[in-house]
Amino acid sequence: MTEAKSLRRDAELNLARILLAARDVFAEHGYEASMEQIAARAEVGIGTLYRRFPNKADLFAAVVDAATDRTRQIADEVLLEVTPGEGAFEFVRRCVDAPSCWRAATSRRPWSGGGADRALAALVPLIGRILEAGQRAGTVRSDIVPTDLMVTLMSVRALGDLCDADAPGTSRRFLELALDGLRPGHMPPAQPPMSVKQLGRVLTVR
Amino acid sequence: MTEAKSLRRDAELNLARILLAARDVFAEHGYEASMEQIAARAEVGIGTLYRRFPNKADLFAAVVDAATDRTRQIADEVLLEVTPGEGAFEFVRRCVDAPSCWRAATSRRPWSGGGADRALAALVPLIGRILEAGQRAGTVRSDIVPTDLMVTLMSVRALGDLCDADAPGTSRRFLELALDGLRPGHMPPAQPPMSVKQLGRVLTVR
DNA sequence: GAGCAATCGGAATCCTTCATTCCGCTCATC
DNA sequence: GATGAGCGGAATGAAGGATTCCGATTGCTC
Repeated sequence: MTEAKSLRRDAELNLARILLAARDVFAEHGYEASMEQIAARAEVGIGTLYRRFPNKADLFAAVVDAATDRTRQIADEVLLEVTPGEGAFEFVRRCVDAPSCWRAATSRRPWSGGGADRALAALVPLIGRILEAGQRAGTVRSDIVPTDLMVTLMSVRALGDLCDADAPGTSRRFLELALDGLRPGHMPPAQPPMSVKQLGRVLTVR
Repeated sequence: MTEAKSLRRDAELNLARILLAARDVFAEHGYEASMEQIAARAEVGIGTLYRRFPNKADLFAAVVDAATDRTRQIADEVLLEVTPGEGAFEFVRRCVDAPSCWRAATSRRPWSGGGADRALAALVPLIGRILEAGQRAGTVRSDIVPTDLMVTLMSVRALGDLCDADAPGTSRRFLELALDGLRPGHMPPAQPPMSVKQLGRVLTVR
C-alpha cells in the first residue's frame, strides 16, 4: 500500500504491469502458473519480477490482497447501488464478472499466514448486510448465510475454469441456476452451512 | 473387460487393487497424481503397475471407463427405483456420493481420443429420460437439459475438492441449493445451456 | 551532459518431481 | 522341484520451474 521509497518512473510502470499480468495469469492457471509466464505477459524480464517481489509467494500474496480489496469494493457498491432485494444476487454476479476477484480461492495455494482470516473478517460482515437486506425483502431464503454466497462463487469459478474456454457462458448459466436455489420456496438443506472458521481453513495453505 | 489371457491368481488380485487405488487416488488428486502414489496406495511396486498398463494414460483411461459404466448404472437404477419427480435430483446426489463417478471430468486431463464422445453418447439419452420424467411430473423446470445436470455435478465435485477436507459436507449443502435452482418457479437464465458437443470438448485433452 | 545507482533482461544454476525402464529375486502352478 | 510369470523398487533421464547473477541500460541529479 504505502510505498515509502519512490521508484524510478520506468520501474513504477513495470511494477504496475507485473501486478496486472500476475493477476491475469494467476487467475488463468492458479498458483501453478510459472514466474516466466507472468514475466512474459508483463513483457518484462524475470529478474525484474524478483527485484520487486522476493519470491513467488509474495507476488501471489500481493495479487490476492488486491483481489480482496476489489471484492470489498464491489460489496460496497452493491450496498449502495442495488435494490435490497437483488443485492445478494448482484454481488455474486459482479464478483464472477470481475477478472480476478476471489479467483484465488479456487487455486490450490491461496493465502498463507492469517491472510485468509483477515480477508474474511473484512468481507463477511459486509456480505452479511447484503444478505440480510435480501432476506428482509423476502427475495433470499432465510436459511442462507454469507459462506453460502462465497461457496457459490467458488464453485462457479471452478466450473468456469473447467468449461468456459470450450463453452463460453456455461458458468454464467449455472450461476443463475444456483442463485435461483437461494431464493425462497424450498426446504432447507439438511447439511448446515460452512462456518467462517472452516472457510478460512479452506483458503489457507495446508 | 474381456481378459483373454488368464492371470495368475496373485496377479489378478493385484490388478484389482491397482484399479481400486487408481480410482481413489485419481479421484483425490486428478490426473496429476503420480504413479508412485497409486502404487503405494495399492501396496504394490511400481513395476507391477507398468506390467498391467503400458503407461499412465492407459491406466487413467481404464479408470475413466469404469467410472462411466458406474454412472450409467446409477442412471439405470434411478430410472428403476426412484419416483419420476425425484429422479433427476436423486441421480445427481448418487453420482456425487459415488466415490469416483464422473470425478474424472473435473480433472484437467480426462479423456483422450473419442472417449468423451462415446461416454456422452451413452449417458446423455439416459439422463434425458430421467429429466423428462421430472419435467412431466412438474418437479423440474422445463428449461433444464441434460448438460445442466452434468455441469451441476462437475461444479459440486470441484467444490468438494476445494472444501470438503476442511469443511465436510459443504459440497453436499451446496448441491441441495443448486438442485433447488433446477426446480420450477424461476425465470430461465439468459444464457442458453451448453451443448453436448461442447461438453465433449471440455472433457477432452487439449 | 557526465556520473552513477537503480533497473533491466535473461542465461545459467540447481532442485524437485515424475514417468518409465531394468533386472535380480520370489513363488504360484503344474 | 522346476520354471517362467510376476514382483519390488532402485536407477535413469527428461522436464519444469524457482531463483540467482551479472553485464548492459537508462532515469535522475548536479
